[in-house]
Amino acid sequence: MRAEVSAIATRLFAEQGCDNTTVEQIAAEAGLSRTTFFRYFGTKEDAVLTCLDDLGPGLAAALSDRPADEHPWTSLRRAFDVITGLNGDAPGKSLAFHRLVEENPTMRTRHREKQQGWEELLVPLVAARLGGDVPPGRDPGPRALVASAVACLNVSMQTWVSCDGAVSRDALLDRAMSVLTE
Amino acid sequence: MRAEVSAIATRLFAEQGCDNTTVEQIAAEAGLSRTTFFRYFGTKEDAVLTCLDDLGPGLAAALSDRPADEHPWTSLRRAFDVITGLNGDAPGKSLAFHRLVEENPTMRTRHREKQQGWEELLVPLVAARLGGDVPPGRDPGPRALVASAVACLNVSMQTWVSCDGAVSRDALLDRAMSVLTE
DNA sequence: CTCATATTGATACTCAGTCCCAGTTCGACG
DNA sequence: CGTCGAACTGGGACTGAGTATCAATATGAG
Repeated sequence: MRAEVSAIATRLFAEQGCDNTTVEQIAAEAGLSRTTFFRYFGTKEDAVLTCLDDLGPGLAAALSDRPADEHPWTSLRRAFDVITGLNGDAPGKSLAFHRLVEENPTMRTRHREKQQGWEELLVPLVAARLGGDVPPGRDPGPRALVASAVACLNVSMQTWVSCDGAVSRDALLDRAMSVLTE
Repeated sequence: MRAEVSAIATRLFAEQGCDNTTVEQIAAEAGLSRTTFFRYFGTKEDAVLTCLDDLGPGLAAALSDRPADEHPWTSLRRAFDVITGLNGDAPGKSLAFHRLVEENPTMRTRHREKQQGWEELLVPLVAARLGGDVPPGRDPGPRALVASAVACLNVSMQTWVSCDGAVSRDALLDRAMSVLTE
């Protein structure tokens, strides 16, 4: 149901652009009222970004599964396999999605806000590994690690889109994240 | 003139919160019409964020001044001295500003958008240093460096706000940026 | 069958941001 | 001194997102 509306919204956004698509239009095509639409999705963009909802916990789980003595940066890189592997069989789908997200300012903004939620989940895990002689919330370290990793992820996806998927997501993310540790 | 409106907007935002302040209200206090306000500032939040307008070129200049053989990460850290040193004599002013920015989602969003502009200026400079065997736009490396550095900067400022300025901006940024290279 | 609850939709509202048009100021030029 | 034009300003209307209220309808338990 949510998925159906999401699919319609994604199609319309791709066809006409996000800004030229009104909530009214999405609701009409999905056979529900504007009011009901906003009951399901907080904003217009959320309809498209719903597919990311489970990713935060997924990332946290993947990070927890990494060996505790691994360098956090490496663990984060491996946790991101969850993302680089999405639609591995049909990368065109992910490509279209990220094109949609990266090309529209509002969409990118909402996307980054969702990622803020990921950070909240990942930061405590990283903080636990770094060993906390500094009280949490006063040490920017863990959050800096996570935020930078997410930044690298976004840069990778951005590059992936702009080269039309010619280079693999994994290769781009490897490059992005390794340049920081050299 | 712009500065005057900006000061009024900043005061109102701080007093009542950004969301509870309308453009109408700012315009009224500043003695101009709603229409004219939007002629000066693209959005409500821009009125407050105008003070960042010169920072992009400032950062680029600071980065250019660093020795070419210095590690880009170090150069970026040093370029950020331009920012950590703002209002060095009256840090309370910067503290209030960042509190305003970090505590409101919309404001934070606009702030990050402005920083995107910085990135566009800094990425070419970093790319030039890294030596470009890979055609620009296909190598996520330079942008990953810059985006991560900016992420570290933001995390530092966020921490600075949440600890009420108890630790210096420079110390926090040093810590944030060094944790990536260990 | 009935009552309670949840879902829906219609309507109205606020506010941001855009657009167009008319009035004003002000300096250049005759 | 008068006038023309450009730049700035304000008024007002418009679109569209997001919120709140309320009535109508469906659903499910007893």
